[in-house]
Amino acid sequence: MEKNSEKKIKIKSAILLDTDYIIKNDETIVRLLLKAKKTFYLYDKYLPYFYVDAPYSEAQKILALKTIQKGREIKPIKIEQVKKIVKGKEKELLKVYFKYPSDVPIFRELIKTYEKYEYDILFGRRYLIDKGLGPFYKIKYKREGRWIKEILGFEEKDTKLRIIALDIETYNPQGMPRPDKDPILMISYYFLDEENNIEKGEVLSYKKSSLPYVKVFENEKEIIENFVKIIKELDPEVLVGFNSANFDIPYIIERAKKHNIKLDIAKDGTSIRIDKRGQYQKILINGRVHIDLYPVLRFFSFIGTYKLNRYTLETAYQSIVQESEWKKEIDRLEIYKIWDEEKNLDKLFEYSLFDARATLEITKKILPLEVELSKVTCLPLSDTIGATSSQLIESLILHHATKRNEVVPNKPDEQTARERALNPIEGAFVKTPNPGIYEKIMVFDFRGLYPSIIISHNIDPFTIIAKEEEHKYKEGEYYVSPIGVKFLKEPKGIIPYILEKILNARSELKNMLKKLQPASTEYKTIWARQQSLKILANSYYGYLAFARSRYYSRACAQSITAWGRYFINKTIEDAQKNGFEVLYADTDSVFLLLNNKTKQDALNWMEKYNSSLPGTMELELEAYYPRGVFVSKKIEKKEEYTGAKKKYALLDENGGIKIRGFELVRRDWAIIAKETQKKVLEAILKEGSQQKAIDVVKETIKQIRENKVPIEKMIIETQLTKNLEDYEAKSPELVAALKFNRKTKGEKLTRGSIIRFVITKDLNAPEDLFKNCKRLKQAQTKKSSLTNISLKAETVEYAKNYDSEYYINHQVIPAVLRILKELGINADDLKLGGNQKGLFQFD
DNA sequence: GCGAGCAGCGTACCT
DNA sequence: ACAGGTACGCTGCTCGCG
Repeated sequence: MEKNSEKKIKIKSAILLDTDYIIKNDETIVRLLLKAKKTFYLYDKYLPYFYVDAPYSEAQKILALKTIQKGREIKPIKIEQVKKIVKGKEKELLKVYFKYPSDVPIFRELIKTYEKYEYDILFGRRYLIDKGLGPFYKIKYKREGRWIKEILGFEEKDTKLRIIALDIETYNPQGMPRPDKDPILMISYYFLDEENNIEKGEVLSYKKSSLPYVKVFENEKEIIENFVKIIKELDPEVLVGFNSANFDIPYIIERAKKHNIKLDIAKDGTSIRIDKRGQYQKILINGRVHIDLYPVLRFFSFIGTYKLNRYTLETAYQSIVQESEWKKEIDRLEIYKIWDEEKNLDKLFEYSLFDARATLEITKKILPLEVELSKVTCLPLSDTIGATSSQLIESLILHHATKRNEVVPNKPDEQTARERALNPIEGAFVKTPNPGIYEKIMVFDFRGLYPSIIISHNIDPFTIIAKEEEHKYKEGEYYVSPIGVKFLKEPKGIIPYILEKILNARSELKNMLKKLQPASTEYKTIWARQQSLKILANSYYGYLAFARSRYYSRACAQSITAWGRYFINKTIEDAQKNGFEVLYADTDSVFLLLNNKTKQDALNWMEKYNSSLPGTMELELEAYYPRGVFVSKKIEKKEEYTGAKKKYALLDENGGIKIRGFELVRRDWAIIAKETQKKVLEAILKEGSQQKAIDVVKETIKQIRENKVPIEKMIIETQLTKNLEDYEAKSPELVAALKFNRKTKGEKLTRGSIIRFVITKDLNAPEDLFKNCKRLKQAQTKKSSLTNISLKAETVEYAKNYDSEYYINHQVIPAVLRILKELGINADDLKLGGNQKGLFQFD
């Protein structure tokens, strides 16, 4: 920590990394973690408060309220009257101040008759918001004592963070390592300090190796002690691991406790804390940011930034770092044997270091996005990691609301949230396509349909004109949504206000990108920033319709989707009026068939049509596709067919195929079925050859029947979204998971696991397999068990064979028939010799 | 007693 | 714990038939 220097007043600039508070001499002091050349703390006195919607005459009464908690009297220290905007209207509120942040939630309970606001804003963030500060903002401070004096604006310079990636290996004779008994065998790390051009990795262990990067110590105690030493020396701002919040860090904590080692790797010498609230456990290390890549990747996958089929270090590394290289010669369950037998020890060291390096490589890719999200939302980096979309949005709104002198609405109570969730809002329109094979398809879409609807119509919970106030406004002063909700044109609501800022900033950034070299650091930073703005813009509609949102508004959400449906239908009609055949439409896109018209005709129509649209709304060309296929689906309860929505394949001008919805893009179908479906699509779209498609399928069926297809291609992947006891149905994945958990010595499958299983020939499910599944319907007749597919499911680890007939009749044939049916082919044509069909010709 | 049909569960996809 | 719209496999129940 910087020492006091009372005489000199220095001015420096620094970057704000995190914030919290301490209590010193009976005062609450905000503590800011900053990084200039070094990382250090600054302090500022600040008082916690919240608002009460009560007249000033009540101030004395409130001031006199008190309660005793742990022998301490909790009461306000002062009250001010302030003018704020509450739900769109100006109002006088009481601002009630306290000595300690922890007083706020306690005192809040004492006020029952009046509405209270902003009582649940974390104190560190409260400070940042009120000072108009965000992480990575430049702060000029005079070091008069240690107190902050002045805060400047946004720091545009790229901030280099020192990152350490960690991975541990543990002794595991029982399969799962037991932290109370099984020692850590090695701690691997990979460290990056871009500013000083350092990137290095080491393995700390206590068995000999000739490998240069293995540092050999006497025992486990020494490696943990040296691990602590290394962290202190390298002094990283970021500690990262894969599943480290649940495994590596808690394990190190346990083992350190055992050896009486002080794990003081925090910047201020405090110990590591584990926050168990929320879905994912969080690791808190004062002064450093811990990142567990696992939940981070889940989040990015959820919002669509990176799509992963599985969440393992290996798949993440391969798909995010885009390296196919992977050292995977170690079976995790065998680690203790390798350690004991000392045969392939070097391989184990190598494997462990590689894991640390892979973790670092993934971090290099995703950290810029987290950093930019943090800058953009003004949420400290440590809180941005693992934040949900709603938390990101809320942070941004809080900052802007405070600047606009608005008080933010409260979160709903449990009951309200439940009611909202039970009452969904009508969504988008999807047109049923006619199944078939088509040529010359033009696809247009609205970029950011919902954001542009929100901005163009000033949609906000507090621009809505209440029924009883309608007489106050003239026509032309408001927009009327298709469901009849009226939105004032002025003043601008906070939601459209922020959204417009986001979109403007993003288009500026995109212009900047055009002038930059894609390989440059600046490009990557700007790209990450525009990407984080995109993530935010796309989340606003969801936030308005989110049951636990502070700004939930049924009327707004319903109006947005109603306008969405209105505009897409208007587009369809206008295209038809202009002589185009509309094949398909989903939410914000339309698929036109050119037939006798040209591409230029379609572009001309688009331009003309765009001039009729309000505000920033604009239809854009997505792409032209020479050929495409749409398929049919069975109408419920009937032996009839209709076009299937959200399932199509389009051949682009470069020979690439864009596939949506087909089994091919789903992880819960066997690779053999997906592979064959892909070949069929290619034969039909690229070559126009029906015969080739049939031949491919027949050959595949033959191979499966002869057991020539490797079992790896029979794997079906799916996620367990519930605890195993909570399932109400006996699905294949449940059976496979239950069987696996009985047999394995390693990590059990639980909620959230992605399970990989095979349908085998063997019907060997123990009688009491389901004994813990209390919600399951137990009636299980002997007869049905003979045809029961689920009971034959086994995870990859224990599957010894596969049921050829199942894979032929339930996987390959349904997948390919989906497409071939459009050509008049049925299952028998594929299974039997069938009648020879000629080449499918296109004109 | 049996098989077809159907409802409900469950998952993953599309925008 | 940001939304709704959609397809579809599997289980197990119901019901009609004989």
